[in-house]
Amino acid sequence: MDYVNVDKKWNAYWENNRCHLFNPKHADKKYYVMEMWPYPSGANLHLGHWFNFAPSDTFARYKKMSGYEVFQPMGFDAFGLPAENFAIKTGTHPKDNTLKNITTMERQLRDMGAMYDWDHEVSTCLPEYYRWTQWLFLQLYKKGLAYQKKAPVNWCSSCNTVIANEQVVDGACERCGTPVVRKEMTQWFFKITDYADELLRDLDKIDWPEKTKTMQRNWIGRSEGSEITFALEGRNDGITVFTTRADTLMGVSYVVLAPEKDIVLEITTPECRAAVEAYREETSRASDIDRLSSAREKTGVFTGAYCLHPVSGQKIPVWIADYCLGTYGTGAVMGVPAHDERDFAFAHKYRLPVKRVIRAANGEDDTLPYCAYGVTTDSAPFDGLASAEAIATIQAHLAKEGKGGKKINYRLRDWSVSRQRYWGTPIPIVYCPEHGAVPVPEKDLPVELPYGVNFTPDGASPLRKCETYMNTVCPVCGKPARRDPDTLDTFVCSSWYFLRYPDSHNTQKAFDTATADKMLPVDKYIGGAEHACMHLLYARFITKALRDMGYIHFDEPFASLVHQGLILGPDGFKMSKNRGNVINPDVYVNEYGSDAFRLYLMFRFAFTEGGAWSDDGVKSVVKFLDRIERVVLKSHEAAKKSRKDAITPQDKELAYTLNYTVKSVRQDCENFSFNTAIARMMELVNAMYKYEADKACDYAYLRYVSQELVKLLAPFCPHVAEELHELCGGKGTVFAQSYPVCDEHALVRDQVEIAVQICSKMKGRISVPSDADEETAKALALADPAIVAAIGGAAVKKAIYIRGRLLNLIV
RNA sequence: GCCGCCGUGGUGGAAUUGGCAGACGCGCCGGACUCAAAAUCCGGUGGUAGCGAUACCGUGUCGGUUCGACUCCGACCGGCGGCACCA
Repeated sequence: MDYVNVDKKWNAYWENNRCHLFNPKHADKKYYVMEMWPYPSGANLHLGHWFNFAPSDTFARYKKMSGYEVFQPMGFDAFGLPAENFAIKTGTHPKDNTLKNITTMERQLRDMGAMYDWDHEVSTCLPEYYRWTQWLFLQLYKKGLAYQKKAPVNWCSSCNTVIANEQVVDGACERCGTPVVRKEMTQWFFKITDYADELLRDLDKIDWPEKTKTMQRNWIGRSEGSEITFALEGRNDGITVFTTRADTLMGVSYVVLAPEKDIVLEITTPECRAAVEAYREETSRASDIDRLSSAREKTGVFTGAYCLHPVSGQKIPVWIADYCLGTYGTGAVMGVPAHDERDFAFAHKYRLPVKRVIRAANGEDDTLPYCAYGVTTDSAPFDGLASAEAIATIQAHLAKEGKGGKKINYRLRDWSVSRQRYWGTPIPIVYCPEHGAVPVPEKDLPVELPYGVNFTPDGASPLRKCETYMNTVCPVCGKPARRDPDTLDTFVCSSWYFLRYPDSHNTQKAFDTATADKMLPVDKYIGGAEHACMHLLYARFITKALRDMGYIHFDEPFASLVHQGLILGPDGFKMSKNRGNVINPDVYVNEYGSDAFRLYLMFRFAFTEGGAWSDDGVKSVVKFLDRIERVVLKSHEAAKKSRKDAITPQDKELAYTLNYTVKSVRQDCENFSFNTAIARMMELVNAMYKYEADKACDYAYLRYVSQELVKLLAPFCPHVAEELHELCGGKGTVFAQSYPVCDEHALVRDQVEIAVQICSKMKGRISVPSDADEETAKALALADPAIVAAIGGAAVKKAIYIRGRLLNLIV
């Protein structure tokens, strides 16, 4: 078969007959399959795209043949830094490059032969899309979920922009590897922390890889503990700390504030005040990468102020140290050197007392379960006193006195969304000298991204230099005003695209509520695991926020999620241009056709594992397709030599194999175990050849099996299956056929082979009636000379019989 | 340091979830067809010993549970991923 031309022929057929479009009339049987959309940064589909999209398409086609009305859309995540950086480097415009890349990638995706519904295509960089991203921003703003604050942010000096916490990897920019620095800036944030608890809880409701859920759980970082207030001497306010170790309260020897924490400590001496100011100045310049290293030596200064221990009333010195983070908990912690490694290191350096907490003896203390003994020691005990009851007792005691209580904290921070870059969705906010930040009215959307902008980076937002863009009027008073010069993080664009797809041409709304409620959640979402704490978390947050505003009525965007593995270079390293180990899929597609190539990808690699690239055996799948073609066509032509007499054991055997294959392939498709599904089909083809070689071969039956095989194969090699379907006289597309269903009766055999063990050692196998009970099996085993010999005349004391599998005789 | 995942032939990977380890391929060896090669087809292929039926060993290492462990439990070794001064 000329696989390359067969590709073209059927791609054209599907296109002309509009085979892949979702039919809303059958929405009651909808199945929404979605792949993480590509980023059109390069001009070509790479191997990673193929490994994600081709097997996913096989899954979608399998679902379609199983009776679902499959909706499989495709689009482009088109805004973002790589396109802008490429444009800067080459002196071109990101819009021109991106649109060109989209055209090329779309054509390649069509050539792949995946059944995308191109009528629902979207691209984030088009005003018809980003208009609604801006709408989304305004809804969050109205709801108080988008807010501005001056805050320390992660600044990448190479990308010249702020990046989110999620985009900082090992203290460096996820994209370019430049160490991130702290910078105080006024930025827009989305209040994802409002949903911390629900985002955590609802993980239990969704069918996602456990690994991914764990990553999100850790990222959200729920921590149960206590807030405890240490009164400031001579005042009625105090310092509130957060701790998970309230049981060690009696061991506190100092209290620490984060340097950025603004607490007025009136009683500092001039020397102390100077020291504090110097320390604050010094630490504010330290970058996060320095500050967040656990190996870093702990530093701090004494403020000169004291607070009072909430139980003992003792005077406790107040320190400032940057090992205490201003962004977590209350920005203050209690120092218990005897029970915390970090506190011990600090106390050791500054010669602060180490007080070990032990269980109080009877009569020593009748209010609390623990009391402290002063111990001066160079090695901290760090013993685990913590018990839920002790903590509860202390919390109750503090609560009664109004000095604290139970508190839950989250590690999750609000999502910073402002980017000082050009190629993104403009932020629909106007600054009026009189009215401050004013949202652009929805009727004025989109705020269009101007084309003619000098986007060469110089540390400021490029749009700021575009006067025609910046100068506008205040929507409230009509007087001159300025636009927000920043653009939105591209993750905002991708946080809602699953809602746009089903309703992609709606010019009145971002999406229609009824349509969204009918089509969502996405039934199967397929993409890389690298987005676990970014896109996959943001999309969940946006879904919940839109639900609370009444725009949709479901809680989670992606009911079921699958990650494909990563295909590495032949050297076992991640593919990269620098390393020169990039494999171009086109070479294989042009030589063997897209079906053979996707089949190879699915057969060679476990879908969720991936692995190092190798083309060893790529020809074997071509051989497999050739074998299929030969047996299918031969059985079709020879079918007139039908035997038509009684059913032979050979027929039954082939029927068994066929049905076993059908059952396995269906299960394997559900589990994305495409490699084993293909192995089962290879077994079936081998069985067909064996059957054909036998003189009892009934070609009419073989033709039937061939037809079933073609259907079975269709999701895996759609073009070849169409061609075979047609060559065998089939009408229309093979995808209009139902996927084969297993006939359970064919799987019932009269006789089965079971293993026989003597004292758990394999000694042979015997054939028994498939419904044989233990006694029958035992009798048959004892009639077998080899088994009798192995027993050697000993008495059988016990037998373990697993029907259809094994008999274990204990002697 | 903490959390999670994974270690199976020469090789990619299977194993109905505690029941015949190595499915299906690749590679290799042998054979058929051929003047020859390619293609195709047939057979073999975990290791050790033996002509042989067969025996023993074998899923990172060492223990344990069980009639029975790649699978469950414990300790360790090696690899990967995530988090990392979050109190």
